[in-house]
Amino acid sequence: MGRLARFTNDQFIDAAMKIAAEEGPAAVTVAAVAREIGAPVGSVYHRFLSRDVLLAEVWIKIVAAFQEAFLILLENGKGLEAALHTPRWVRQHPAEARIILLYRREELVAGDWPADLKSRALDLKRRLDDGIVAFAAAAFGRAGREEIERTVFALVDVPYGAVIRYIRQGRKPPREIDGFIRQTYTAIMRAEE
Amino acid sequence: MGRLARFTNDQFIDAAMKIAAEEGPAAVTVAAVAREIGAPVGSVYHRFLSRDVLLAEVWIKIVAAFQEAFLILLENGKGLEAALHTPRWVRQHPAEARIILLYRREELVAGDWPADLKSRALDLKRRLDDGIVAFAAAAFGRAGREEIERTVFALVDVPYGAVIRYIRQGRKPPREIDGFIRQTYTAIMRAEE
DNA sequence: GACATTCTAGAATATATATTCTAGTATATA
DNA sequence: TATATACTAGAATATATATTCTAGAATGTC
Repeated sequence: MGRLARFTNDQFIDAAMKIAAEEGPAAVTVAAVAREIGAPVGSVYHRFLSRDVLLAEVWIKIVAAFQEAFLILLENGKGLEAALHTPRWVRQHPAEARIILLYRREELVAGDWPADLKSRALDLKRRLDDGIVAFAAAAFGRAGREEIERTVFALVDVPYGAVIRYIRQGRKPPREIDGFIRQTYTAIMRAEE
Repeated sequence: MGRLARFTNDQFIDAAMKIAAEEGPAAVTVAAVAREIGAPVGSVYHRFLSRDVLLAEVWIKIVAAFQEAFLILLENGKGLEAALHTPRWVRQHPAEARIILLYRREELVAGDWPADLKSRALDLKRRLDDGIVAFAAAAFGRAGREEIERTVFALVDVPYGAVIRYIRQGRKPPREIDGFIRQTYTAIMRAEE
């Protein structure tokens, strides 16, 4: 079996996540990640092909967690709850929220993604798109361009806009914005819920 | 008087702006800026203390231009027009919009700003804040925390959220979003205009 | 208990890029 | 036309960091 590992993959991923959240992606050097858990830099490369691959794992892990809950709400027709999922999730997971909402994917992972990670990311994206289209179809009776744009605005763009300013300031989004998101949702989706 | 300059400050600023918009801040190396206009790298340092200072100039130049028009609308009580200024400006100035809306200030300018640039940036920020508070006071009869949050949401956060997804994709924001922003503005500000 | 295997260790290397430095060049002014 | 000045030129330097490499240590299996 060989020597027992002192460190796990997830330890490296979580260390990178922590540093990225606290000091930004540029501070996530291979040396810093290793230092964070007391490992040698060589061990990073033993587990990950490159720094980029490590950070891509960070990205996918967070996006998958965020999106899963969002999609479940959507599938159950709970559009307003889905819109409110963003501020709630940001309050509960400030570090993760910083990473995927404050930084662009390309800022975190500069180079190309390896094929397997790329297909996992694409799969996430596809499931999100599908979920939104299905919800738009259910909400409006049809899902043409206009209905889809409208739905994305209410479910994604507005909650994101409401939250991002606070994330930049390192503050938790205050309660009021849930009310603003709700009012917007009602006006845009012409829904009462 | 000395030798006539082959290049102007603005040529360097515009070159940096172009590269940042097209390839992102990381591509704005001193060598790339110099190459863009056929200047030697030394000339960059003849005019700017550092790469950071050059990029800070880029930032301030764009923010000032964007904000000026926004504030004039606000001062004239045209809240809805101010909210719609964002998508309109993004359509007219796609390169500038990319730089100040897609990238964070710290991503463009990594280090500390020199005192004079810092105070110019602070001044811009203050004038924006003051304009918004004044507008909130006029719109609601008072400008407490809730009224200010509500106003920023309708005037800043929602337009930003509506626009940013298209900027990421390198597309012009479609016309529909102006309608969404208008509906949101009406619902949130309880205004007809 | 020898060996293949899996991992830790961290020094050495490669590379990219900001910045500095030394020379040289063109212009206005006297 | 001599000179100070303001700039161009780009090679040399410094630094940071990803990646590679060689050595060594711990574990299960035969």
